[in-house]
Amino acid sequence: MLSVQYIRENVDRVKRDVLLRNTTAPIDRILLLDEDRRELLQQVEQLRAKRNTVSKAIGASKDAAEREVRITEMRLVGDEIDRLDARLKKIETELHDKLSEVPNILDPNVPKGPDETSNVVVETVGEIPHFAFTPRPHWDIGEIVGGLDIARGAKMSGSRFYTLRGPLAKLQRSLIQFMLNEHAAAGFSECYLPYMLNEVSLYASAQLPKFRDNLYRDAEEDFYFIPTAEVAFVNLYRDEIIPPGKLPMRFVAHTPCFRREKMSAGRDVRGIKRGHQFEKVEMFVYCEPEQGEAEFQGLLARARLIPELLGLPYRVLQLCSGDIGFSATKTCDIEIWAPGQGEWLEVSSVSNCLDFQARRASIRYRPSADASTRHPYLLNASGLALPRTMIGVIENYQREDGSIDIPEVLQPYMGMSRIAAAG
RNA sequence: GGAGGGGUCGCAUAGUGGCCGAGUGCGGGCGCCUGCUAAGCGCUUACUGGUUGUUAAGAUCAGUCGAGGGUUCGAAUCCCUCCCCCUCCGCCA
Repeated sequence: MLSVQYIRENVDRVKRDVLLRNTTAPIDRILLLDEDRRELLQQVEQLRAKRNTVSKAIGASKDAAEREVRITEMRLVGDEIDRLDARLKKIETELHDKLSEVPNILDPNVPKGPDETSNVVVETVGEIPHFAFTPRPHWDIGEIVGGLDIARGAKMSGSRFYTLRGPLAKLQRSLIQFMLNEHAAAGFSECYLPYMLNEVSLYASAQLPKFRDNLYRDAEEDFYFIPTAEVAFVNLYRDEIIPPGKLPMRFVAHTPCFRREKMSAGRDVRGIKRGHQFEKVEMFVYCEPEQGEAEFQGLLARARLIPELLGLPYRVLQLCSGDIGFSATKTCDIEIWAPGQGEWLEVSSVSNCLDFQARRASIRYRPSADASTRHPYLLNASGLALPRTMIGVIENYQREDGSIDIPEVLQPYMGMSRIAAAG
């Protein structure tokens, strides 16, 4: 979230960015509440100060009558404090709620536009392959090579579930290993993370309250299934002060992700493009504000490296103001080409969230031993989402008979160079 | 699931209603002393919010002893609820 001080001092910018995001936020209400809060706070604190000094005097006093008078007097003061405090608490609760509805400010270079149609293609890399035959979508190829079993996934769990078996299951595992190894070799520290987090954690990472509809949760206990590893990474250092000399910290993890996809009902229902459960390799960076832009570029370069090494045609998009996520100040997407479906598939989002998440999660760091604390910048990037990378490999490397060539970098992991059509 | 023990400043500990404006040790910072990788001495040491101040240094007030409520003129201390950690037993991969 933004600090109320920041909003107070930059009203015009905050309001403009909210408009550019094509959304709304109760800025005027926040300013009003802030003013009320400070006024009330002063009153309460003055009364408390009075009570503190008088109470101390009561303790020191030997005159019983004198004490009685003052105790009675302070009883009234106490009642007044309770009254004001109740009002103050109500205001603070609403202020906090309203503040958590305000999205991050936008990077000034973000292209303006109301929705995804205004996203800007920054760069397209690799040749879009031409096939001597009509390329098949991955679900057809999955059927030919065997191992992509959508019907049995649906039987077990309903729509948007599937099973992978045999070489296709191994292909996913190989891709995960390959990605983790690539990022770890570049100095990203590999993590194993909880897949279920408590409610406080989801508030801290701004999934709640706004995106409750997209989350699965345990009915009996305080557990939410992570929609992305980002949630866990943000909470890794929640309520902590990171000591000097630790930043930047760069992490990578493979986790499953769980999403209800209520907003996408009826979209992308074929194949494995959009499931309720999918695997993702995620990178995450904690850094000093001054390092933010360099880390962003670093993450983008790392994310691009994967389709590059896999030999998949891809493009880099800069998201426009209307399409950027709530917490991010700017975001670049990476999309790979899926010739069977004939569309670009988002496989990564690279975002700089500035100190927005850190403030909300109360994460601070100490630049040096005698310096006061600051909020670090938090950045995240998929590296990459597995099902769509699978689609990319399957559809780009398909042959006319439905078999799939294995990209060279994956062959050591797969122990084969081709997934043959089933007999 | 059962029984017991515990959560105090970066760490370790003291603290059973006012002398706690949270002590002490270690660690950290600054300085001093000392010809020598040592030791010693002095000062200092968190966070949040408000007011004031030039967007400064600072000053000042309030709050924070796991969290939230309660009792009281006054709570680290008493009461209630919850959370987390540890030990043993049971169950289990």
